[in-house]
Amino acid sequence: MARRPVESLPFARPVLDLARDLIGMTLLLDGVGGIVVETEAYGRHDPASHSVKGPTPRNRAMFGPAGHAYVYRSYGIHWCFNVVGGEEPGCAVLVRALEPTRGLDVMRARRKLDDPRRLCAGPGRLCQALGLDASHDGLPLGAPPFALLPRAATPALVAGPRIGISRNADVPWRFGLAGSRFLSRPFPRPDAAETKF
DNA sequence: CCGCTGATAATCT
DNA sequence: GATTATCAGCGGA
Repeated sequence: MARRPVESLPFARPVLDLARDLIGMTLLLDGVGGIVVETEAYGRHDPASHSVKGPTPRNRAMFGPAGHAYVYRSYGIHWCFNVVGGEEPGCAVLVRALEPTRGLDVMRARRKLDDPRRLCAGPGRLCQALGLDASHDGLPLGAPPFALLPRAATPALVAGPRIGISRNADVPWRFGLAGSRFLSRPFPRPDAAETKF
């Protein structure tokens, strides 16, 4: 018996594994979106996570069911989208960039931008392109308006430190599709510090 | 290509 | 009052 696409991915397991396995999946909102090419993992007791001090009105969805959305406002201006999941409640994966594949014309109009490389290259940018906002906070990702489709094959990944945080900033919990031209920012080379000298 | 800065409001101290 | 899981625009290399 066929299962719904999103159910083929178990969300209640280590959040680092979830962050890696979301790379290559297709995220759609009302049929508009693309391939996930960049993610970041946030743990329950991670000093950089909104959940570190326990449930609050804002992070309520992080402590709700796995496989649902956590959407919050960032810097008073932008929206950021997370996949709730992990080894315990309070974990989530921030989706930082998509390779746009579906509904390009709609996304171009929303972003007032033609260049597909920058259309969904950043957590705030992809929410603007997909029309994601607070009304989607807590919704299940396996039912309309969302769709989260499995990937065809296991892609090659790169990892590095997370972006835009000050606490627990050294752990390499940011993941990307190797060689993708749709990332929010390049990943630092592993030997970058050495080659400066 | 890279780095800097202001915008802007909810959340937290 | 300070911080923030960001971005567009700008200037320089």
